[in-house]
Amino acid sequence: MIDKQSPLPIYYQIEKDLKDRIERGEWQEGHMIPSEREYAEHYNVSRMTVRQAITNLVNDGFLRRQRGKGTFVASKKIQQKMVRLTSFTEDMKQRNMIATTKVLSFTLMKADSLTAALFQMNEGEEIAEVQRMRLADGLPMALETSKLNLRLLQGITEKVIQHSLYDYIEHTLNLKVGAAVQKLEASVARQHESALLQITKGSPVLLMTRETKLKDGQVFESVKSVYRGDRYAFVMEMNREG
Amino acid sequence: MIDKQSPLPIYYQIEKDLKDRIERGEWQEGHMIPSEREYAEHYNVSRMTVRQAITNLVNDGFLRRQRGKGTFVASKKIQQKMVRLTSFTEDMKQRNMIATTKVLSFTLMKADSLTAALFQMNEGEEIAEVQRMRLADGLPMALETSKLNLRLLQGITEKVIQHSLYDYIEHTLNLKVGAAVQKLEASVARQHESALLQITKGSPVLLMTRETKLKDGQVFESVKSVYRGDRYAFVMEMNREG
DNA sequence: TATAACTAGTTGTCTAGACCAGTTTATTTT
DNA sequence: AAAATAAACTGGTCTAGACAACTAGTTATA
Repeated sequence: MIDKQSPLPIYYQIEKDLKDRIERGEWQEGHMIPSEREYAEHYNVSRMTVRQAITNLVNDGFLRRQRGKGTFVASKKIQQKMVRLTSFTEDMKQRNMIATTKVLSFTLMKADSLTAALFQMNEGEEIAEVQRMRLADGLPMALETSKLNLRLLQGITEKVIQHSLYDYIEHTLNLKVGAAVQKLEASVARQHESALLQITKGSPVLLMTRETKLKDGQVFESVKSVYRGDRYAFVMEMNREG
Repeated sequence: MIDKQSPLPIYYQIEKDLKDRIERGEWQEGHMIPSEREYAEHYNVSRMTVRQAITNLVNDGFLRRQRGKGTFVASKKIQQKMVRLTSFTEDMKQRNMIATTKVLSFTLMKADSLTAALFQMNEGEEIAEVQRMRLADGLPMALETSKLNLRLLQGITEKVIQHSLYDYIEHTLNLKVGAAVQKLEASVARQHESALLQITKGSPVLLMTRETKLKDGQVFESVKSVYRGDRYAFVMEMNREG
């Protein structure tokens, strides 16, 4: 389960292992997970390393610690009370659908004035544009065009995009993803969109644009997505006086 | 500065010390703070303890780490604005538009099975249905149909609806509005909708459905709205991992 | 019987190192 | 002068312990 030779840090592997068990439902809400010592002994790693993994999950709201008692799976309600910023893959997973992505293009280009302003760079500076087709259970769901801030996301390649951009940002570049401003509106499919999404021209589509920032406020991506109106609805849970 | 005899943990004292310096402006945005080793030696504590303090501040968005370079004061903390649950009136006010509402109908009717299940009442029990036209700056913006739970909202009349439902709930009935689950999807205007919204049949519209609960979890209203796709976009700000 | 003490478990804090992986600067070599 | 190398820094990960603080159950005591 834990591979000490892996380039992935041990704490990260443990974190993933625990998260998986929670998300698979192996451990339900309120279940007490193995103690830090137990876990450390079992996998023959230091307790501090196990602690690092658990601390991250506590910060993410998956676990809850109680001194003297143990560490427990947190209640789902608390996690879902706020609108979380999720990737397409996470989003589909919640809907019990298998998400796949086809990278249609990866282009290096010069920033237009709007994008430059958003990314706080000079017009004409190099950015990356990625076009992706998002599929759920193998069916076309959305067409996504992302502009990436190469000042912040150094070393981005098509390979990285095909794996997971967010993993790369948070784990390889060690940047913290922060807030995002998202806009949803209704429209109708244009010619080339309808062809790719396999719908007829003029069918309803959901246009989503999102600007995602790092914890420090810098915008690192600007995404425009076209979702099939017949297959996708955006569900959120909100609080009054958050 | 650091008191090892204090009942307050050392990492907590360090955390406070660093935070104070940032908040007092002693260290400006982008300023590189002392390295972990430097700090540890200076206060004669372990590097891991200093790290714990810094890690917390990084998670809180005060600091930003860069491997090989150093730890820096992050740019001003972005306001962690949660998605607030807002009424149409509040919503329009944010957009600097004047919101008006025309009540088209107010009907007492029997709950169908779906609504009864949602409101946790018996099928055929009495509920209210309100149809409203929402206008912004005098132009039709949305068509809204609300079902109200009369078990919870006693004394609801057309007069109340014309004033403010939320005021009545929170101030007259003294109930606390809690979370809501909202769904957004794209569609096209049907015949009667297009007529009322003054758009052509088949124009893109944004369908919103919302179920609003009290703090105790009981659902008190179920709303279906049809927004003009050319005039309305839904904007939200979200956070990743709370 | 009630209470106090003990015990074995948990997480919380902390140490004094180690090595790895990037970045920058100084030095040496070409 | 330019390029390659080395050294000196940074944060990232990890170890193998230690003791404190707290919880829950058991045992001994008043």
